[in-house]
Order: sequence, then C-alpha cells, then structure tokens
Amino acid sequence: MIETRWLDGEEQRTWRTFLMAVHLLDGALDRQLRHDAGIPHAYYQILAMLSEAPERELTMTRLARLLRSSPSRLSHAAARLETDGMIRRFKRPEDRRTTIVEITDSGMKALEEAAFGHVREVRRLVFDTLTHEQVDQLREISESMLGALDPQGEEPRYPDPEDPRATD
Amino acid sequence: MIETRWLDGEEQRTWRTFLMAVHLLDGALDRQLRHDAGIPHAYYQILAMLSEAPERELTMTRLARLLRSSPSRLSHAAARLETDGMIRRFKRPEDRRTTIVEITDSGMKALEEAAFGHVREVRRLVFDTLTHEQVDQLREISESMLGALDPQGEEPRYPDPEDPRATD
DNA sequence: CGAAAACAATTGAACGCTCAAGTATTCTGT
DNA sequence: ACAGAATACTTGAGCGTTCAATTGTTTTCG
Repeated sequence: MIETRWLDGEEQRTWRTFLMAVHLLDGALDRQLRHDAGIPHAYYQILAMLSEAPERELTMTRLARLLRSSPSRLSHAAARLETDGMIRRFKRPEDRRTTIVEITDSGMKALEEAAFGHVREVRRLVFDTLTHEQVDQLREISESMLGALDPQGEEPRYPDPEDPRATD
Repeated sequence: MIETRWLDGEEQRTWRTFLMAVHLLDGALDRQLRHDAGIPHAYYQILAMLSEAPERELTMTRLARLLRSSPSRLSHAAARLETDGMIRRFKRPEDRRTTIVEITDSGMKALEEAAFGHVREVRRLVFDTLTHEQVDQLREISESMLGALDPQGEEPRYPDPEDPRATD
C-alpha cells in the first residue's frame, strides 16, 4: 500500500504558480513562432536539432529520440515540413528500413530567421526575469525532474560551439 | 534598434533541460489522467477550479480568466464535460449574456477519484525529486516568469484551507 | 535456411486547441 | 431613446498530437 500525501500549502502554491507559468510560456513561444515564422515551437525544435547534426541529417528514429518525440508525431511533422521544403527525406541502401531526414538550405534559412525573434522572446520571458543564481537553480531543478521523467535519457547533443544559429 | 544577445552556454543548457523537463512532465501528467480518469489535464484543472469556487459555480468568463484560458477553449471543453455529466451550464435572469458553470456531484466524484493518482504522480515526478529549498526556488522562479508572462494577472483563488480535494 | 521477432517508419481516426467569425445581450453617451 | 460599443459566449475550420493498426525490412536463432 503506497501512501500518498497531499500537497501542503507551500507545495500547492509552488505547483500552481509553476503550472501557470509553464502554460503561459508555452503559449507565448508558440504564438510568437507561428506568427513570425509560420511554424510551431515543436517544429522549430526539429529544425534546430537537425541544423546541429553532422551533415545536417539524422534518421527519423534518432531524431525522435533526441526530441523525446513519438515516431508518429515526428512522422506527421516531417510530412508537413517536407511539403514546406524545409526538410528532405530519403533512404539509403544500407538499411532500407530507416529514413534519413535532412534540413534543406531553405530550412536553415527559415530557422536562422526565426531564431532572432524566438531568442528575444525567450530572453524577455525567462532569462531577463531571473538572476544568474536563479538560472543555476532552474537548471538543477530541471535536471532533478528529468531524472524522474527520463531515467535512461542521455543521448548526445552535437553542441556546435561557436554558432549563432538555432540557439534553442 | 533592439539588441538581442544569444544564449550563453550556461543559459543554453538551462533552457534545453528546462524545455525537455516541461515537455515530458506535461506528457506524463496528461497520460496518467487520461488513462486513469479519462480526462486531459486541462479538464482536470477546470474541475478543480470549479470545486473550490463558492457554490461550486463560476461564470464562463471568470473561469476562463482564472485558468488563463481563451473563452473558446473553455467553451469547447465545457461542451465535452457537460456531455460527460461532470458539469452543468445554465443562465440566470440577471444577465442573460453570462453562462454559469457548475460542477455536478458526478464531476466532484470523478475529480476526487482522479486526484489520488494525479497527486501521486506530481509528487513522484516533481516534489520527491526536489529539496525544500528547491521548492522555494521553483516558486520564486515561476513567480518571476509570471511577472513577464501575465503582467496584470492577479485574480483570487478560493484557497479552500483544509480539504484533500483538488490538490492541483 | 526459414519462421518468428525486432525494428523503422507511416497512416488514419479521434480529439483538444487556436483563430476568426458569428449571435445574443447589456451598457454608454448624447 | 436608441445607435453603437462593449460584453459574453459559441461555432466551425484547420492543425498538431495521440493512439492503435499497418507495411516493409532486417535480425535472430532453432
């Protein structure tokens, strides 16, 4: 029998404030990107991840894992992004099960253009409101939660050092 | 001309970790509630807010404001929740523009049953992974972000003191 | 070898959210 | 009083996500 305590007053306040902030932040980022760049935040992240990958390409499965996306979700998203000419999908003879996704020049351009406004918004809504100490704290808190949310989740990240692209 | 700095390494790490954690947390909470209680997290929040309101009722507009929801979104949600018998909508003669939403006994029951598993999940994924200090920090960070996200957002909250219902 | 399992990706239906438009009611100012 | 503005809510189309089912390909191993 598992005992489950209710949230105490302090936790309650924290939880509701956190939920509200996240809810509004999500909406704000998505709205800004859709309005200024015509793509949802999730699609921006797909492009960003691809832009940092070696050769600017990844298999669908690998990309899905990096983004913690379901294969299905990525597949739908890829269909749309491909129609828009931002990515290209193709197969290689080595393993004909896998599909390679590659970000196109047009996709890179769209990403770079979108990045300006996006980063400005992230700054305005998050980093400008926090002290350096709080940024530290937020990272540690997020890492703690990730431990419970994504136990086996490491996966490399291709951190392209000096590149003002895709800063998200 | 507004200058926009890119995110530095520290901020970059924080931002990605935070985004990932929030993305996974959102998915986990929604999945748990849909699976165990048959309602999405957003609908749980509607029921929770109503359960704490005086007389268990609010106008659509007031409820939407409390939840930072668009009227449209709430209207769609209310249609579904009403079909499911969890809420009831009606008009009062005083102002025939406004619609009053009331949570039904059935809705209260569903909420109470859903709350157990939900709170367990929130504990497991969030509060159990954080120290008391970090909970403090997370609240302060969330409040800071809220300041930028929701400038004029106060709105009362009906904090029902000693009640193990709707702890979310 | 060959059958079964594992893997990679896609598809379609259901659903919730967004946005723009629409209906109905009440308030405002002259 | 009454036209126009403001308020309250609803509706429908479009889109992204989820889930379950499906197709095609490679691996495993008896």
